[in-house]
Amino acid sequence: MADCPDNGAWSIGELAKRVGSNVETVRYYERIGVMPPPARSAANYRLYSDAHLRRLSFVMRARRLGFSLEQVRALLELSGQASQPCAGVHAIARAHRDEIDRKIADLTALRAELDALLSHAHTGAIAECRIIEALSPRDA
Amino acid sequence: MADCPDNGAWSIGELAKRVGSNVETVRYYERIGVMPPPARSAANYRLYSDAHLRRLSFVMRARRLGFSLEQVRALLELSGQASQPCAGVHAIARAHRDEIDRKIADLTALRAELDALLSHAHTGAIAECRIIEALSPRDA
DNA sequence: CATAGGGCCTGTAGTCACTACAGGGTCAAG
DNA sequence: CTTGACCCTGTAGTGACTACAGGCCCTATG
Repeated sequence: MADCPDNGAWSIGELAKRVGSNVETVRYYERIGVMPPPARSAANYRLYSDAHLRRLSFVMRARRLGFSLEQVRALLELSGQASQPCAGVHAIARAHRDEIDRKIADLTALRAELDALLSHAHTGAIAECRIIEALSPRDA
Repeated sequence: MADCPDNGAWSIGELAKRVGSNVETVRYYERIGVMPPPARSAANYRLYSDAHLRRLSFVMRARRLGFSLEQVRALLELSGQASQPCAGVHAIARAHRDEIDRKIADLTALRAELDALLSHAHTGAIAECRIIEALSPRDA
């Protein structure tokens, strides 16, 4: 931070490349208020500062960890209140982890069902296909 | 099937309740061509037959197993060709299982990262919060 | 017989997190 | 001077629904 005072003035393309997003996403984040509108050049190009870079970087990391944009918004809000206790941040992260756990459990159960279906040979005709049978109503 | 000749005439609400979907979803499936348009009563109400019931039931089962509507469409197509070999059905199911495997792997990795974040105590202020730190850019 | 409630109809818009244009303006290199 | 890469706004599309708005129909009760 010492060697990067708030003096940058990157174009949207440079910014996007630096954080590994793409240009449309950055504009989208501005439109929905996740990113603040930057300064503009004489030709109406967006000019981003270090503060924008930091914020977008934060957003991208959180997104890669699977936080929803709603959660990201909350984390951004909380991260600005440096003197508040960080229990709220933990609560968001815990809720997210619990949801991931639920998804993993669901997918694991689905996988088991699919595996059972797939364990049968697949040499026959559709009329005897176990998968189609399994998907069809029991009494039809 | 012996005791259910194609004689039903259910309303959309009854149909939805029987298969555990809801009314809007059934209409949506008709709009996108996953369900064929049913007969209509004098008052223009949809009247569903046993064939509709069987088809919707098939769709719902496949959806609950996580097949996309595109995959469901393909399965329906294949399931109508009783004399064709069922290798295509297996291919769809295998592709779906492989995708589930990839999702489980991704989520498991995410979970581990979140767990690492959450393993720190959460008694401090935001300024020292490990989660915010971890999300923030390294050099800021 | 009137009316109140539920269910049904069409059509449109909203969700989430982008992505993909269309139709233009700007800028730097050759 | 032209070419091509970049940028702008605004809109529409994705998947799989869900949620109305504004209206019609049917049944049951007072």
